[in-house]
Amino acid sequence: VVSTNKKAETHERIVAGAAKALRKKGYDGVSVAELMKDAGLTHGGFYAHFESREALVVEALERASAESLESLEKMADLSELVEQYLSTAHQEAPEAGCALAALGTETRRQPDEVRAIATRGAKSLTTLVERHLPETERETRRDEARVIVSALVGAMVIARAVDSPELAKAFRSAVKRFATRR
Amino acid sequence: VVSTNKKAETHERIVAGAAKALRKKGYDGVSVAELMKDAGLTHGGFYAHFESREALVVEALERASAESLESLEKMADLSELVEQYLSTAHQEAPEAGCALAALGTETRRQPDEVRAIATRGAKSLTTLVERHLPETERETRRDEARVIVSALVGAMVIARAVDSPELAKAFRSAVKRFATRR
DNA sequence: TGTACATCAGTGAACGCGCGTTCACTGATGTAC
DNA sequence: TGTACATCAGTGAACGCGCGTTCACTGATGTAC
Repeated sequence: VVSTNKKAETHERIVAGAAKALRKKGYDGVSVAELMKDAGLTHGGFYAHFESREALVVEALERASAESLESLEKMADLSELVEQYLSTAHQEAPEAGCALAALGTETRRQPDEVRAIATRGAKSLTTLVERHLPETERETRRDEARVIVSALVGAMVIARAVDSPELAKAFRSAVKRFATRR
Repeated sequence: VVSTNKKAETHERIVAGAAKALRKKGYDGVSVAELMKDAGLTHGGFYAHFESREALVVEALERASAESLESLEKMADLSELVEQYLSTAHQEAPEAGCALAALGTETRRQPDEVRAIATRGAKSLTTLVERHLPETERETRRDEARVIVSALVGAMVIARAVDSPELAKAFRSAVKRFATRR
């Protein structure tokens, strides 16, 4: 029996790599062989750790979602959160950023378990933003938070899709001013 | 020589099918064989019409982008445009809707030519929204349009990603109220 | 402490499959006379 | 108007490739005595 620690460490390495690769290359963008190679292993050993590729995708998305939310949880106020979310660094490093902004449009075609994680992620991000909103909003705080979350996600999706850094920045800046205007 | 019309009609059938399939299944979601079958042909004939799969993707995205913008151009005012964009019908039929909201997060990984089309699409949608904005905005009209476009795209991406129709509707409704509040 | 055995994480060849692309062909249609 | 020929859109078998998954195996490590 190999030490439990060693197996857990390998498992962790695979999941961590997959959480990054998923956001960088999409749900269909990484092969089992590639993932195992990144973890320093050969592809055959994969099934000692996961029942199937899909099982890893579920675990990796959960990891990616938690990771990116954790870093936003630390923000002291809304403008700090918005600043980080709409930063050039976030735009350029989808593999370390918001799962929704990285995988949003592909999620619709994924199995239920994956969509459930995305749903929880969207709710958590909304709650996170809502906490920073003052009571005196025209709309309810939750709905206001939904508008801000939509604008944040939309701006990042557009910023990454277009081929002009200037246009990308224009979208991010406009939304930044809007979200921190209160 | 087969009549020029017949060839053009076939070409058109392939492009139209691809424009829909692309938005429904993603850039990597449709095979040449599937596309040709949908057009009532066998896969081998594909190269009588396109230099490569990628050439078709370019043509199909151009079509998809133009199509979805055309229908938004007809809208009489901002609230009509927003209403249509954030409708349940649009959410449920990505294959006939906004290319940015359907393919946004996958576009980053596509070749330059594809990203160029997405860039033009984002600009056009912004201009379309800007036209409906009054002069008396706190920000410039263009930046205000960018915020609205971001919120529209983001809300649709989130609405389609989550597995709860109620949550989807909550995002769409919140953004609808925001975008038509002026 | 030293030896024999059991376990199982990880190896790497092999599988069936669908992919984009190529190519020799066919047969309907347009053109020339 | 009728016949012979040229064109080329479309057919379908074949290619090399990477995919997810399976499986017989190996060898390092933990356990029993």
